[in-house]
Amino acid sequence: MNLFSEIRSLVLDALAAMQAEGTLPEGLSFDNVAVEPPRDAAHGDMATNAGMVLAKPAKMKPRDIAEALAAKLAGDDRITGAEVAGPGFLNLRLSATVWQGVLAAVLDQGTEFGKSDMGQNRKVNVEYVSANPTGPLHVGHTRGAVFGDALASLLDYAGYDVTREYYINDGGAQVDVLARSVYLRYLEAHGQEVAFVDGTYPGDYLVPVGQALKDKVGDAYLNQPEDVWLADVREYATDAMMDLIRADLAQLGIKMDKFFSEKSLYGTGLIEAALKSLDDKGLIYEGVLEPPKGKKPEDWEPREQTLFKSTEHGDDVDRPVKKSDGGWTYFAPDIAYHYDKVSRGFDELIDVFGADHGGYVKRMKAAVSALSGGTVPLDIKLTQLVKLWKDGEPFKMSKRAGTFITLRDVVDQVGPDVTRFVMLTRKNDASLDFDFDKVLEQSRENPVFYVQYAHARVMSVLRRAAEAGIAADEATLKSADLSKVNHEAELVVAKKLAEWPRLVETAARTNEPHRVAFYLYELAGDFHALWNRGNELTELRFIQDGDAATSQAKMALAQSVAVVISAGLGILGVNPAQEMR
RNA sequence: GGUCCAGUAGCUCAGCUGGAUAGAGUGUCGCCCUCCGAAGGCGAAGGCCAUAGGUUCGAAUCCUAUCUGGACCGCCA
Repeated sequence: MNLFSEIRSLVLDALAAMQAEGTLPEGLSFDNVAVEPPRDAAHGDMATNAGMVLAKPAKMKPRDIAEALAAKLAGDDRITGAEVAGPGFLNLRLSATVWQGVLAAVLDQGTEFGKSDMGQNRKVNVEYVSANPTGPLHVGHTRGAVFGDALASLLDYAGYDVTREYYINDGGAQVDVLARSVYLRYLEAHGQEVAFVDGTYPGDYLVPVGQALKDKVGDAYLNQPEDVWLADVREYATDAMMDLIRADLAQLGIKMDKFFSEKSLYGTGLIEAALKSLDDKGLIYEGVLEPPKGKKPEDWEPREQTLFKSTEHGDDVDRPVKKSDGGWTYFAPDIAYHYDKVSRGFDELIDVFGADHGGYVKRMKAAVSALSGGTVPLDIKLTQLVKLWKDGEPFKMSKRAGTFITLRDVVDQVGPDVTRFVMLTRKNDASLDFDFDKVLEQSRENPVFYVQYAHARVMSVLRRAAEAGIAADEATLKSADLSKVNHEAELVVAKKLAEWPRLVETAARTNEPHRVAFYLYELAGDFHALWNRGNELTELRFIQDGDAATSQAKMALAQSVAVVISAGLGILGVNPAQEMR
């Protein structure tokens, strides 16, 4: 149930009726007619811009249209006030019954309240994390992981058919580096002294992998040339790394629907097929690229390569798909991978990348545009850097990995719920400060705490009611007499709840899950404010001694808040707190 | 040289497919808080929305240019 679209259709009906009467000319488009909450609550509950939007095409004055519309709407018993204001806004006031109806809907639908069908079950693929299988996930990956996962949940909630996917970069030279590094650990496990030169991964996390390799193959690879063991160790090591990464993701409660291996694109004709598809469109040619302007690489020299004419699809320069030695560039399997996604019938694609892949956006969009003939939109969301702070200073060292802070370093310290919520308290394209001390602070400054505290307070009220002998179970609250929830301070909260379905649609349309986090903070703020007013105005307290009916009505409001917080936290992947400790 | 992102209150940041007097937290100042629901509450001050043009009935939001900061820029993934 979305109250805003309900009122909007009420407005549209009225406009149509005005046309039928001749008050408005025929042939107007109502597409731009919006019904929104005004910024200033003094302006009423909802405002429509119909007068201003229609003034020009109707050749009428905005305020005249608004006046006529007001007269039409006044007949509806949900509308208690309709006044023209400003340049031609029509401000509407809704009856308390409407807001009480919102509470009833929340209690009736539970966390389904706010679900939308805007997705129309369209198939959308969200690719995220996709970290190289060469080590544990670090903080940067963590942000992408949380963002992508929340986005996927959000789209699911908004009615899309979502697939969560991870692209394993197991085809490139970095996997050879991994294999050699593991081989060194293998030698180490056999008691040999080894040196980690440049171009190998020195992290401790490979020690157990080397040991396990020894347990598996014994001394079979000792004193053997690389071509004997490399292929096998590659396979063994990437499997081990993916186990590690899966475990890291599991710590955050993230479960992928599909892991797609880059390696599976080689030798199977998939890359060739993808490029042929582009070639058939005349988008592949042999050529030489201009050198990059500005700072020129020292060793730059012109080379003939196989190029993709990405400029035809919005890119700035054409991109090489084959190296001068004839091997594929990294871009080639990426094209093939997205070709595969398009072939699997997705209606929309979303890639979540780290900010360092920003230079990749245009060519990837160009590729998908070319491959799908412009029918499949690709949205690429970049997550900016995370800066870690501890004791007021930048926090950079990791004991575990040696060089970077891992996902585990973070989750072990603050837990998965805090990690996830905090990572979503900034929009994805702004960098984020993660302060280990602040995220655990119990104050209004800390949104995680503040939202959790609101939920815990509701739970606490329900528990105390039960102790006081007032039934507060779900069925009782559902049948409570909601007309007793009529104080302005209480209706403010109900109005906030009414915005939830609309917020879900906005957040889903823009692919911005952080909006959910901010909304929950606002909702929690409104709830806490109501709670605090109970200090002075005892009639606003949720439990009214000796008056079960009123208590139950007020608790129904509290319960509604808890339900929407649960739904929102569910999208963010955070568990609501039953009590604070 | 180019591409992308950011620039909003002292600080950290929101700002809903363009809407009315631009919001929140924090900080500052004032008041309240021995108890009845205070891991606080109420109120005030604080803004040329980086700058200059443009589009529009209307711009923080869209377009153009400029400035500042960050990321990236053929064989690495």
